[in-house]
Amino acid sequence: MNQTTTSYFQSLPTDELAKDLLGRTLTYQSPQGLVGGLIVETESYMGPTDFAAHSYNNRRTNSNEGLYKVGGSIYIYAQRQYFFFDIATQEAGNPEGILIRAIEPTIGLDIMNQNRKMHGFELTNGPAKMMQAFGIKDKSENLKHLDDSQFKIDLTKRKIPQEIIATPRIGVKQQDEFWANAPFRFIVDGNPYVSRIKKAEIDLQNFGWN
DNA sequence: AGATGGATCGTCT
DNA sequence: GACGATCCATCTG
Repeated sequence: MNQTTTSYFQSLPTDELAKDLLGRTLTYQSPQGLVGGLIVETESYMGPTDFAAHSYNNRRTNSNEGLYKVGGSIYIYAQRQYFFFDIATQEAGNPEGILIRAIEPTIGLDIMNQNRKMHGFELTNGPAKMMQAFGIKDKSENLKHLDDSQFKIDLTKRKIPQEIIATPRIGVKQQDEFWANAPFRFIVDGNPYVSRIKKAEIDLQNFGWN
């Protein structure tokens, strides 16, 4: 494993990392070919104190083991018939992580369109939609480190968002006042691939980039 | 454009 | 046996 990836995913608080990932390129080397795009939406999950986190209260099971691994490790989980892609952050044993919720597709569009029923801005504008587009049908990449995986994030370059907006996370139970409303979802403002974005808020000129 | 409900299955109680 | 860090078709306005 490559130390630079690991140290990057420990170099900042997890919410700061979630912001820093916006504009970076995520790729997946699928059997069908290379697919990927620019990260436009992330959510940070802040560990044992975070009511919304799978690792809340240090909950640890076979399925969420990925969160406990060193920063840069992959945590894939299944919910309903769908798969979700997380990256563990911080040191091993500290179960914080980032959910990648949406990308602006830039690589392997034809492959992703084959894998998805919906097209256009619906191609990758949600966490499970992205995984469908990638053609993920199992958890074989779960628990791997990014550097030893078919998934990669290019940390050498970044497209700079015009503006990053922080909002409450999507789909978390309104159990705890603070954690349910804490602004730990980060989006590239105006990008059409952001999930649940209103049509009127889309920036068709620049897609929210500088 | 926004709200509602069914689908569907791995995972935990 | 019940529940989601969801998706999508199908309403309504």
